[in-house]
Amino acid sequence: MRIVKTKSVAEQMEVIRRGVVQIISEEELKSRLELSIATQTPLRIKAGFDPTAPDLHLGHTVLIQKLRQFQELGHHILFLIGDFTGLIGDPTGKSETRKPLTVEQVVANAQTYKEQVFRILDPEATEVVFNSSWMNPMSAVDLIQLAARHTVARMLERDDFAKRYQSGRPIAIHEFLYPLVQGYDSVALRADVELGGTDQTFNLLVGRELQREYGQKPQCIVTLPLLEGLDGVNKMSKSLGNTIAIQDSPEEIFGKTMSISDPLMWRYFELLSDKSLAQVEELRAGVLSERLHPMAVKEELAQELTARFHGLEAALWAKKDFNRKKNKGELPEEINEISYSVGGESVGLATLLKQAGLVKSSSEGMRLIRQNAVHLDQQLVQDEKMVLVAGQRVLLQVGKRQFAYITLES
RNA sequence: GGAGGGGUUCCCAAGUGGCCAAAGGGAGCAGACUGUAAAUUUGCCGGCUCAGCCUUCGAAGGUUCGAAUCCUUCCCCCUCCA
Repeated sequence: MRIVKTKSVAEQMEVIRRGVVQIISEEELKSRLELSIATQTPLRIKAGFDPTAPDLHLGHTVLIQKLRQFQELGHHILFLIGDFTGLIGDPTGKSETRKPLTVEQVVANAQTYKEQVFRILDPEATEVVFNSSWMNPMSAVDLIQLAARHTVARMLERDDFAKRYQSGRPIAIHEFLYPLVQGYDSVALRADVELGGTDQTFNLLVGRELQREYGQKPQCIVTLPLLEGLDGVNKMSKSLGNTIAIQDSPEEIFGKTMSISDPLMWRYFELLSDKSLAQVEELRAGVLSERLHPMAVKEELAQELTARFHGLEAALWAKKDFNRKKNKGELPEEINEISYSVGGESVGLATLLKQAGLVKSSSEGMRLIRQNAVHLDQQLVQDEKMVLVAGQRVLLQVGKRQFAYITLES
């Protein structure tokens, strides 16, 4: 609240505007900010998160960093865990009915959220709320009354629903409830502003409608771009396995960042870096004019991102480690130690690779050996039926990046 | 309620009795090339005690020497009509 005083509406808007896709509407937001300053009341900023996937990744951080900015401006953050909506599952078209989570799971996931999210947000100024706390007490009658506030036609305006309806794919009735409940959350929380990815625009708008229906001033909406995953095509998502997770190790964050394509790197700079847009432009110009090597620029990005979650020291270390691995033959500084009890006198190498978790199946192990991808004690393995005897410690390498020391016990 | 279409290996999608572990594309993985990038190119891409064997084509039964393919029942999805 102290900080609210220090920043003018214009200054706040400048911070808020950066990197966002859309604000609905700027005018409304400005007048709210004015009121907030005048009354010394922080705005209530809502953002919702799914309770099922507590592995936060950089895609989430685009949103979370925006929350932090609001927080730094002195506003009140409502970090909503959608444990009730989680039972529905946001309609993505993949529409798999979610298995309901137990209360214990939700609590555990919430805990994991906190651990991750408070690397960015200030815990003191963040209120964590669960939508089950107002949804569970609702009766069927209440729910029907809520549902009566919206129409099917309006629901079908949602892009995803419209497409599915057009192309003849199923839409379950309960999927309609998701936007409805998310919207009602805004009513329950009396949100002034709600943040979300651009894919959430429809749901966020429903919140406005419902607030109006319930006699509240409709919330302002701030949408943020969706970050592309490592593949550079799809949005970053755990189920696609193209993420850099907050909880990834420094080496992983660094290495994964280095693996993105050059064009994608600029996108990451834009959405994730703390560098000013001018600075980013300068780097881009440098690369274009071949004054700067793209890899060196990418290393800067990788270092910044790694440092954000692990500190500068770890980032520098990860960088060193990365370059060591890059130079062929050199081993990473830290290699997993695994011990495996053979159970007999010997094991097939392919089976061992599976047991060590380096490959998914021994068939895959066989294949990789055939494809010259497996090294044993730094020697290329060419015999796919190689057998190892108990009582030794070996270094296994699969592909370029996967290493493990394995102690074979009898 | 009526009529029709459909469910194939991660995704899309061929396949209508043996040559099918199942075409093609995508994704993914590996080799070469590179900057552990992209692009390109080659190979792999159900499992296993891997020149052999075992389990897959919505589910369960059945016909057949032999079934993803034929028959029966069941489950699920879609479209149109009401």
